[in-house]
Amino acid sequence: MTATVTVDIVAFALQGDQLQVLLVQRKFEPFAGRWALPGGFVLQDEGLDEAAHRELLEETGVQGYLEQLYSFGRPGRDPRGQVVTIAYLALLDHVPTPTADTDAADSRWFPVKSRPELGFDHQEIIDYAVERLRNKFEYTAASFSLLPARFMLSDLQRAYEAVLERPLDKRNFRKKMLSLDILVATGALQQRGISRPGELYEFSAEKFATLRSKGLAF
Amino acid sequence: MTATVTVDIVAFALQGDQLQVLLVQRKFEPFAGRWALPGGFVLQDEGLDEAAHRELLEETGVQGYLEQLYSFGRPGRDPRGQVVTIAYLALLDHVPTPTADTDAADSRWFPVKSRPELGFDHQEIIDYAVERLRNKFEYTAASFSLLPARFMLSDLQRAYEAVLERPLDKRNFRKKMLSLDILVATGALQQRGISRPGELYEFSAEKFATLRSKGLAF
DNA sequence: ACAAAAGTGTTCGATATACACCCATGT
DNA sequence: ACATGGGTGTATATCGAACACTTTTGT
Repeated sequence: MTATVTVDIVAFALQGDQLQVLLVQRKFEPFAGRWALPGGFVLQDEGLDEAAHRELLEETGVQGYLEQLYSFGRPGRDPRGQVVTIAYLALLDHVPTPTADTDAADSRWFPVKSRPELGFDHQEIIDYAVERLRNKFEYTAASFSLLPARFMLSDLQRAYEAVLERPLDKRNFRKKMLSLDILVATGALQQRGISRPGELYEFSAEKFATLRSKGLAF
Repeated sequence: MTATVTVDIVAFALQGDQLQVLLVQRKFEPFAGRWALPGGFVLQDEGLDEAAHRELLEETGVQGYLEQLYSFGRPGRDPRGQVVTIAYLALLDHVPTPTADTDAADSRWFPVKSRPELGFDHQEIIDYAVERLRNKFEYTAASFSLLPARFMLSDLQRAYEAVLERPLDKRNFRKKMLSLDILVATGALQQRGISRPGELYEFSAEKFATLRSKGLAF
């Protein structure tokens, strides 16, 4: 009748054209040596979101966008007994170097598409997180948390393409993004390799709040 | 480090033009005498969905559509200590008479719009459930679980209007529903009061599965 | 001159919205 | 005949999809 409650974090970040997920290699049983999601026990007098923030901070040293995903409690999912985990989705605007963790042998970012076999039911949790992220990208303006403060429109498009795993038409994409009226041109240019420099944009927090109130942004 | 885990059920059903929610009056402390969501502890070796189904069955005597909503674990949300609750959304196709429950003084259906003050953080949970239900109605074909097997198009429209709390245009509504291609006309007619009888429709399970695979139905 | 990525408009089909009258039945 | 709710079509606006060439820069 009393179960243990953990939080597990599915942290995503973009590296080049690939969506990456943060995994830790377990030092102890169960699943010692196996890769798994970062996470841990919810402490006494700690809220769920609070625990998730703490775990994310412990593993990466950074804060990021966090949202609760789903709770998993199938009997037998943890060999130690009845453990219910509250899974969280985290979005980071860069790929931080993972922090050394006392009960992890190692921790690394893996491309979502080529991740190792995981312990517990963590494959299922990541699949669920990827699906949620795709939905957020399809229906809302969720991309911002995965990008730095200033970015080119082509970066934004690459973010969408990495998440949706499908090419997008450049002209339609730009038209749509600009029509949402949440981007502001900074006037600054950035050059990437040997080609024409592109304009840097920022997200407008105010415009964004308007969208959010209409349910079109996270 | 070990918390207690409960499930709470937000069970909705339609009565006339009103969306109703099932509440129980608590017999014991905390919040004795107050209305609250039906729910209870997750048992040893019981999955979360399983616990939710059991609780729903215990309170209503019926099964229904169930989906996990969100987990709530704010410290202090339950005076007895660290209690994390996994909230579930239940949709029933009629308003069953609540089952007598040993630790409830009473249980009743209330219109969502005029419900009593609730114990714990259950107001918040219901608000969340209503929002989720609206989203499901806006973006998917979720209405079916709230209706009997056969219904008139006007019943379907009433269901949407009750949930969305906004009038819909009859012609556009019918056109859209029929174009989704998940309704089959039975040929049978039904009369409601003194007026022209209307045709009864059913949902097509096969067509429905197609929609579902495209993410357009639950 | 060429390679590489940035930038730019128009057409077409599909979908959502607005809107008003006739029909079948019971009293 | 009238009250009640069932049933029907068209015109317009909006949104997403398809599609190709020019510009700026570095080598």
